[in-house]
Amino acid sequence: MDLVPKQQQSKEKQEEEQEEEMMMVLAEHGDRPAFGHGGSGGRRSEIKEVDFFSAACSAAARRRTDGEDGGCDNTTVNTALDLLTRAAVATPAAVDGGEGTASGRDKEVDVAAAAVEGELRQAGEENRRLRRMLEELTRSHSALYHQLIQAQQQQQQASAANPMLPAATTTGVQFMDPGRVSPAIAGAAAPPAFSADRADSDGGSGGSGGQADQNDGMRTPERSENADRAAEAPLRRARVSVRARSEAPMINDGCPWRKYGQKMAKGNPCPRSYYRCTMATGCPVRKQVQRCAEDKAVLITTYEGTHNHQLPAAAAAMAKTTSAAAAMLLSSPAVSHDAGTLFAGHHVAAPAPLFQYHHPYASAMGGATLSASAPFPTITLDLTHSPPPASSAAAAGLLQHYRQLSSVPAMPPFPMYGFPAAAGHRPVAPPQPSAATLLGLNGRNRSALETMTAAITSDPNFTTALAAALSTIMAGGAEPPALRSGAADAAGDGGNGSGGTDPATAAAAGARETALHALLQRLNDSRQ
DNA sequence: CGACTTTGACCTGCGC
DNA sequence: GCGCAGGTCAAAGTCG
Repeated sequence: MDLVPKQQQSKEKQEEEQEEEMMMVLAEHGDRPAFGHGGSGGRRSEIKEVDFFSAACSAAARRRTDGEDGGCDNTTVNTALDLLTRAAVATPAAVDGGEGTASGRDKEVDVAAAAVEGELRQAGEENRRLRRMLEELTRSHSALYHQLIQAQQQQQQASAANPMLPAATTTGVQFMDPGRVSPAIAGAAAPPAFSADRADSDGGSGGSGGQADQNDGMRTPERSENADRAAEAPLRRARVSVRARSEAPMINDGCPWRKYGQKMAKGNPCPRSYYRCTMATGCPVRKQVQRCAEDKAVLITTYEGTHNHQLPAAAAAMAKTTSAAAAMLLSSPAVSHDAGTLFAGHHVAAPAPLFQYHHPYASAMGGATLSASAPFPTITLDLTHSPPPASSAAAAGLLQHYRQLSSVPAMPPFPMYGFPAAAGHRPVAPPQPSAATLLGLNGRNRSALETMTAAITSDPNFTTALAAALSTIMAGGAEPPALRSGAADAAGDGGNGSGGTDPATAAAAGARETALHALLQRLNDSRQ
């Protein structure tokens, strides 16, 4: 066992403290019924919501607390990415609960401690592998991110030169706004109608009103806008649907919503409610909430559009998840015919081939499906399944997805390589860790993947948090290397670009780390 | 009284 | 062209 310098140990302690702070921040957001509901005493506070984020955090916190109180220190060993180093430090005494072994302790305890030590060593190795994977991932993301920025700059220049092109504004907007992804990224063939929500969210900037308004003098400007949007809708409007098991009438995603309608949908005895984001005037984001007809315990929340304002940390994570998913859908027509033919068996609209390609990953994050039948392409994140053991057929099927994935040539397996890619703008082949390398699809790693899959998908709260964290890494992180060994960095390293010390950014970084730490912990939990 | 929800009417797209 | 269904609007109602 290697000895770990004290510096590193204190750094790890710092890390843990910062994680706790981050959880408190997230829980604080989550504990409110909804953002901004406290104020003047409207009835908003009556809305009961499932709080993905606080639940995820509290679960993680609970695990941490258990580890401390219950004297089961081996759990704390696994909660950080520095698993290896922690494992290396762990002594049998520490494993026994940190109380120090009593002088008369049984040999059984020693045996058990040795066994745990062995497991820790194994976990350390796995952690090292995971870390390598994540480093590769973040490296690739960084490269891709820069390409995207370049493309956006090109687009901005182009739109400055030619006002007819949709503007690629970046003010106050999430990074991966599907409605704002420049056509260069989202697909060179994307028609101007691609900016469906853009006109609304930008306060109707530009000449969107000109064409349709003159059709009908009776229409109010708002109606005109709606009509315009409706006309454009079938072309390009992605939706992200989240299925979660909940008794509460609504999930808390960190945003304030105002209900603007309710409708009975055909084939479902439960009404569908329509909400609009009220955090900023003119925010185009809407969501629909409905209970599943088959299982009324399942709450289906469908998001549409992208926020045109800053979001609280908790909301940002969810928003980026949905935004990234939507971006996947919206950017996918750029996939070349070659890529499309890979999935010739799937008769789906243009977005589908790429998404089919991504599907296994989405599945790993809780189960995702794509609906291409609706006028709007919709991605569904299903968090309701409590998956059978990893050895089951379902898990095998999931793994089969991965294996097929790994056999597809010239198509890197990570969504981050694919979704912003466009014809002619496809990123240079990523720094080529093979699919098998990235996914660890051989030998013991494969079983690790199975375990990980089961662990990830067994907890909706965790799944959401992880999905949000990964999506943030993939789609939104202004600071690509989301996983850094020092949490002090995450707290604010005066980072480059858009606000490294921004609390929301720091909180998001914390959420990412927390989720990934939880992943590692779960990985180990499930191995025991 | 202001903020929010409810609910019927209206608009639009789509299939027959 | 007609009817249906989804989505949205806005007046009325409700609540603190």
